[in-house]
Amino acid sequence: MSNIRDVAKVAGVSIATVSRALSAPETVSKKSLKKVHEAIEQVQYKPNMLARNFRRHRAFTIVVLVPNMANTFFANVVRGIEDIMQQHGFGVLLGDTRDQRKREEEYLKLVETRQADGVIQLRPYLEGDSILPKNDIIAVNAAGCENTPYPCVRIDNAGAAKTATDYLISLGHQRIGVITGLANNPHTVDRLKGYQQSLTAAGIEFCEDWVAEGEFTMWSGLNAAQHFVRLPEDERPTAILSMNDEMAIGAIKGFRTAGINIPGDLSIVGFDDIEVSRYTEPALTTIAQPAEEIGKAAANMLLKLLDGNELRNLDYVLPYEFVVRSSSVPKSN
Amino acid sequence: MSNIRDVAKVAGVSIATVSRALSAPETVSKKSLKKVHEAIEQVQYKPNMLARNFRRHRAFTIVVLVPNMANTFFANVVRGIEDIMQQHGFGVLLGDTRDQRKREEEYLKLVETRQADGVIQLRPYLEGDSILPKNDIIAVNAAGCENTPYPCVRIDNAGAAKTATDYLISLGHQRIGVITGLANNPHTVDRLKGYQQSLTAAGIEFCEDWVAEGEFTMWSGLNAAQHFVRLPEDERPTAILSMNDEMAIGAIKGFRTAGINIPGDLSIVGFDDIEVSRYTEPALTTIAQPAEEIGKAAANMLLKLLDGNELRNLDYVLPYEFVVRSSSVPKSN
DNA sequence: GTGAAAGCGCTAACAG
DNA sequence: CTGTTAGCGCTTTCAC
Repeated sequence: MSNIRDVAKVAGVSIATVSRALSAPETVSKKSLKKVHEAIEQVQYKPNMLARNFRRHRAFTIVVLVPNMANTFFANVVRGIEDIMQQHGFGVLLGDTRDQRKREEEYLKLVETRQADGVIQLRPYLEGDSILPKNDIIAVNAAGCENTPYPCVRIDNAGAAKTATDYLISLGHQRIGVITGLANNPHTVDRLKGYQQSLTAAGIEFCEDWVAEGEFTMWSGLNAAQHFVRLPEDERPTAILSMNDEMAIGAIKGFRTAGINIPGDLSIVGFDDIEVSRYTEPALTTIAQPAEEIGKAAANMLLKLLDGNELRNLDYVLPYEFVVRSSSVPKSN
Repeated sequence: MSNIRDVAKVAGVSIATVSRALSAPETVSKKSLKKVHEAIEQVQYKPNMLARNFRRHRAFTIVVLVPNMANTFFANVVRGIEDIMQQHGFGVLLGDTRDQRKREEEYLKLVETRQADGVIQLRPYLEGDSILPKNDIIAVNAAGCENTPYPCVRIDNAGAAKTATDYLISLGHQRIGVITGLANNPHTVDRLKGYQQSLTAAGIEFCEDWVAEGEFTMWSGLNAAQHFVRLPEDERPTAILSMNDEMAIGAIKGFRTAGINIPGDLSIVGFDDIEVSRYTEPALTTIAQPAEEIGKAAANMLLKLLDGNELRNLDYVLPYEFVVRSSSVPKSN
């Protein structure tokens, strides 16, 4: 394995010139540049990034903390992050935390020990249960919630949930159920707020029985459906807002298994607009989050921070879109 | 930011002792060890991994090349990889190549420039269109195909496709269609082989019209369905093998839109067993690949290679499972 | 069991 | 525009 010294020797220049030829070619004469490139070719030189990064005190790597990479929405956010980072010469270390705090801490150590320059967190901030923000750690939150105490890019979760609920009400539904994530999850909190605002605005009284707690998985959506199935038919919601598409998909399965027709007997609206939601039967009405854009914006924010710049906006809110498909219909009779 | 020298000074020992206390504690006296740990605490020392890795000529990082992270199957393989790597103190750099050769090359440079020690490739090997194997690059292929010229962990794709087709034949189906990936994709080739073996064994003549080319996306599955819909009804397959679940899901949508009832009019079998396949309507009969296990096995192989060990088995074949659900039924009348 | 010292391969003043 | 030189923070001989 050849090094910068070998190149310098063959090219007949100093190692400084070789170094400059690579990282600041404009400061080197055409002639030297040519010699250096020929020498590089000849000795098959590949710069040792381990050495370069060490010397520069930068890893040119970030780590992304994601609760579950198998979740399509998260995967798409990560793709956006990676795309931007790649363009800027940064690597992205994957930190699939599987919702375990210990793993989050483990991955954060990469930043503390300089293996990574910064971190993008995909888990929403929760007071008392967050490893971020932290001193000396440059971080941004992606797809998070209101009132995140460090730079954050997100959508208006409450507003989106209100939009979806308003729509169901406009369809004539009065008994509107909701499938949430875990009760203390900030996404649950924000979206529940929007749901309740909508109910209040329409003069509908909130009912505990209309809330089924899930955990953002298909499986938990199916369980949530069973909760509603158990209610007497005249108290059962005629429409349901699910706080993500996975749970909506699970719920549809659960309702159908119980002989409840979707959307004939019950309308359902999801959240996220993952790809498969266009293909389910019925196709899912849902809130479309711009997953990749969220990732890209978060990456750009982090890059600015890493360059030592101040951020103009610490809470960057991207627009969502409400997509009507066939899982929601006017209340029958 | 404190360094090893600060620790040594406070502890009253040499920097060599501090270094040893951290990487080979058994060679240091209890007394020194205690002093060192107290000093570390006092000056808040975090070892600089950039320096350590540079000095050790190892990045303790690998890169994983994945065609598309938004594909649930790939995501699960990556999760398996990451889990093992994490346990062994290695980071995993994400290389979502989006099926672009240029991006593959870009990411491979990380290995050549020592930012990563090795690579796991999730795209199957294709002669004449592969950046691997490559001299001086330690690599293993995960979820690949037969005859991969470097270490590989996979399932028996041909066997699995044959199993699925045999099953459809046993259900009385004679006209059996297949939705493939791109024609030159090795997975397409291997699985098509199994499909044809099954047909031959049953004395059914292969028919060109029964093959629709997709590209492993839901969208392309939907298009493939339209190809079959265009065939005269008495020549149309009564059962279809889709080379992955995504295309099967797209195809179901396509058939249903055309008024074809699944599984009443047409049985369909998928491949991979991604999570959502349990929740579709009808639930998908499919070949279950042990995605995480494949990832873990590939990671363990790479780790062995990185430690300079020889591999006992260069083609590690894991078992698949055939999962019967409701998308496949006996041929009607 | 411990310390002194020599670098790993590169970058970045600094002087010319 | 170019070369000399002093390290970055750590590991690892080699003596003692």
